[in-house]
Amino acid sequence: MDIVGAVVSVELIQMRRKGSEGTKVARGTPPRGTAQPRLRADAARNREQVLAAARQAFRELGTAAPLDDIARRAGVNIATLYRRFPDRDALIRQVLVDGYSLVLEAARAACDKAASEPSTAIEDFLLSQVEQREALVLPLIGGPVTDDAEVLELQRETAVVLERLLAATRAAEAVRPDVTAVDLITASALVCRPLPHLPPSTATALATRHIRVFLDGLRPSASRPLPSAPEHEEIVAHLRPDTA
Amino acid sequence: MDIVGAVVSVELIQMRRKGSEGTKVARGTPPRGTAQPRLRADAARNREQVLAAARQAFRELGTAAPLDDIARRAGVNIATLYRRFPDRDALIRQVLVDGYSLVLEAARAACDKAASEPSTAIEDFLLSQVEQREALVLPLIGGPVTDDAEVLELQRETAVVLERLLAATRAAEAVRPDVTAVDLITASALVCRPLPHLPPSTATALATRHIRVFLDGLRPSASRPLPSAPEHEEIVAHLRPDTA
Amino acid sequence: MDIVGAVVSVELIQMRRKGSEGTKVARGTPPRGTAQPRLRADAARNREQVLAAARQAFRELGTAAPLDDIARRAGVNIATLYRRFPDRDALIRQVLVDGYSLVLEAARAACDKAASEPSTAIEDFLLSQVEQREALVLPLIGGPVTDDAEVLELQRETAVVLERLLAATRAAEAVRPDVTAVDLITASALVCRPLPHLPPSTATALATRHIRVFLDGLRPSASRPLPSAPEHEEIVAHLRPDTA
Amino acid sequence: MDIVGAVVSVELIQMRRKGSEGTKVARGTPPRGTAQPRLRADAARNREQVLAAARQAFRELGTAAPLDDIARRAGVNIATLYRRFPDRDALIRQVLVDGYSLVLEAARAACDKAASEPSTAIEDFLLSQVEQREALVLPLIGGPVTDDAEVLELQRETAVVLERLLAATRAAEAVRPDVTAVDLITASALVCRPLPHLPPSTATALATRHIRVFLDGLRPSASRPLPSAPEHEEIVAHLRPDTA
DNA sequence: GATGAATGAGTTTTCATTCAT
DNA sequence: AATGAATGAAAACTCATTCAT
Repeated sequence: MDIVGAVVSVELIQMRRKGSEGTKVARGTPPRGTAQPRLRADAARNREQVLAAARQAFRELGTAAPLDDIARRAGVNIATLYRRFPDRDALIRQVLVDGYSLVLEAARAACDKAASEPSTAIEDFLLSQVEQREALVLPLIGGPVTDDAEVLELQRETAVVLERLLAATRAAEAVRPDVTAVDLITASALVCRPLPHLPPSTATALATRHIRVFLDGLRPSASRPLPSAPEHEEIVAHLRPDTA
Repeated sequence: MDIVGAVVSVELIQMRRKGSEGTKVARGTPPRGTAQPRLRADAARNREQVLAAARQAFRELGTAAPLDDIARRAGVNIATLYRRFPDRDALIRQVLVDGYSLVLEAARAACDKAASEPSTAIEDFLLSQVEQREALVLPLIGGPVTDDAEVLELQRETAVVLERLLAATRAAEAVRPDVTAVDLITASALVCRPLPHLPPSTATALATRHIRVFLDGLRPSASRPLPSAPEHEEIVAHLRPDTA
Repeated sequence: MDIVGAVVSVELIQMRRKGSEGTKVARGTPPRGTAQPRLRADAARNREQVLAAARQAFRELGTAAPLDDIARRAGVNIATLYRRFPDRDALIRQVLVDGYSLVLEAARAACDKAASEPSTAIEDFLLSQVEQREALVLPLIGGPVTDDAEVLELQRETAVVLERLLAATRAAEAVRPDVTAVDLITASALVCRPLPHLPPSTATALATRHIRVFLDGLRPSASRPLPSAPEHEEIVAHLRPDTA
Repeated sequence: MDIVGAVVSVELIQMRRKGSEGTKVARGTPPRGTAQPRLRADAARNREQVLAAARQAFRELGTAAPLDDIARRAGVNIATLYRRFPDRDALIRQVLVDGYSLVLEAARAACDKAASEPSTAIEDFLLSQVEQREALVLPLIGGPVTDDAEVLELQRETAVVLERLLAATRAAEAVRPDVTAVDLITASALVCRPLPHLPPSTATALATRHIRVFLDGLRPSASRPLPSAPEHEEIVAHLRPDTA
């Protein structure tokens, strides 16, 4: 998925979160979660460019990437970046929210399909993660923030949806029974990490092969029992700054 | 420092962190690739502390981590760090060399066992990678160096050893035939990445479960054919600065 | 805005803050020294709010206070501030003119009373200064401008009026003879300075007690001779930028 | 008092606070309150130069004075300033502590003399404040910090000492009975404020005359009753940030 | 060999000012 | 007339690096 595509899909999700289910894509839709005076068209465009640039820079350089580098990539002045995101944390937080929103979106889509086609629901989910890995920037290196309320809520909701997906798949005996939602999230997180110094296509090819093997390992026939799984809540409990 | 030496010194640290005082190694092993006057005992200790601190900081903050932060973690003065590593690149390079040395070491150990116990050789290798994930720091974010001759040689040699391992395993029909050394290296790289904000034990538990499923997916019974594999040389060709 | 106009507008604000809705003044008095088209009602209101906010900010933060902070306090957009005051100096200048106008106003009122009640004229003047200390902002910290012609004229006129007041009071033997107009201005200047971190009422209480003691010291009976007084002209001579 | 003099007297006080009562002046005495590795001689010199420059700049420009301006005045690099004072607040705080230390020092000296010469004790105190007004920078404009524990303690101790001084003076009937320690502190605070745009000698002359009149107002013969006094504790209670 | 200190060169952040709506 | 937005320039702050002890 190219950057533009990523941006669009993020906007889509955000529209849905506000309940405006309808009309495909509308440029200039106000992108904030909290109700705010609608951004002017040019400002909204700048904001998305900054986020796209931030995603790219964070992948390449970590979350310590110079902000003026990000502004330069976005083609805006550094002060414009600051106008939208009062500090680095706010920017990181929004990138995280967007990323987790995409994950939730994919989980929901896969879950919806699970009823009719349980055998491919998980595959759909994980491969979609690989596809949009550039936009995820999920487990950000050095990200000082993940205790954002919105992020935590997205994570929780994602886990719920994935458990539902797993339930349907298990019922169809299309997945080994000892795999949990946390395992699927872990797989997403690992596979979306940048593999620096590789061109995107190669990195994606490697990630795809990895997920393919992992998917084969998920089939019931493969079942060699797994070690015990950490509960999702145990993990979420740690999702706050400075815990590692 | 020769390769073995590097590995040993990393292991030493690991052992020390766990309280098991090592005995088998001569203190003061010359630490550079080029022959150098043996370091004084305290100097050698400082050097290892700096490397350990650097590994930790790089994992948490990326390779742009402030050098004086690293010095502080190591409990030494910044000037002492500079005495050992003339610049950031030298430090990154040594961390990489140490990390890749550990990978090669593990590959060799597993390969040696492959003759007698082909069914567990791959498992041994991948699980050992999970175990030492904290020390690997393999695909460093923002690392400007990977074209270090020593690193490239280690990577090449590792690929050779792993192919040998795979050959033995394939011969025993203990692995699907379409998996390559590159897939094993990819799995190592993905699984060793830090999952920030999680305590190490939880992160390792998640990584272990992931690798377990992956291992199950590696078994011949699982085989659903994989997409085509990038050649190892194609990958190595990109392992130089600024290729993205 | 002429001098009377300036004074009036400040008084208006003061009155409004106290809830006593003034009646005696025409809205929309032209606000600049040079004749200008009468401001629209809302524009005039904005202008006064900016000046009030500037007084407050200058007292708290000095004259280097951020202009957008002032705009925020005034509840207007920064660009609106700029429409009225082309630069920081213009704003400072107006605050000074307003402040010195109030001083002159008070001096004139006290002087008028001096003929009939010489014993309380000085007291009236100094206590009125304490009362309106929040509006004076007289000796602005870091103010780059005091060589404004209007300000200098106000200062000169004030000195003249106060000397006249002193003459009447001296004639009635109601003040020690060695006190000059400069001493009264100094007392005003000192006592109007903010005492940061104190609530206004406490600060005013302290200032009032101080002036009360000072007033007692002004009585002829107290007279222990003072050191020589700097001439007013000597002081005015320094009232220009960058003299320290 | 010139800057060098001010520096010396500050050092004196600080030595005393640590109990090392003795030997007049020792350059290079470690200047920090909390026990710290003694500063190297050149570093200590730099530190005092920074503080002297800060006092000057704060008087001229308020506490928002550019830090690199202060560094320039002190003849050190901005990073050297930051090495000693991690942020603007730390610098302001130290200037305050130094200032209040000087006040306490003067209060103590005057109090010591009060037993033998009660008639001049208050005069000694207030005139010493005028003399060292350049070093006091007492009620800093826009100073965001005054809730520093050390500052509060100094203020409290000063009030105690001044009450003792007043008790002795009252016993000798050398002061009106309704004046309190708070009034003396207020007088110090008012009189030390910079009068910008005036050369120091003129400003000091004006301040001296003001204090002379005030002193005359303090004599028992002058007594016209004062309005009620705020308690010192009431004032100290407000000495924290953002209270005005 | 190790360290405290200093500094030049960034990077981050804020602010004054202008422009387009 | 008022405002949201953008920006260049400045100030705050950090960091890599060197020097003297």
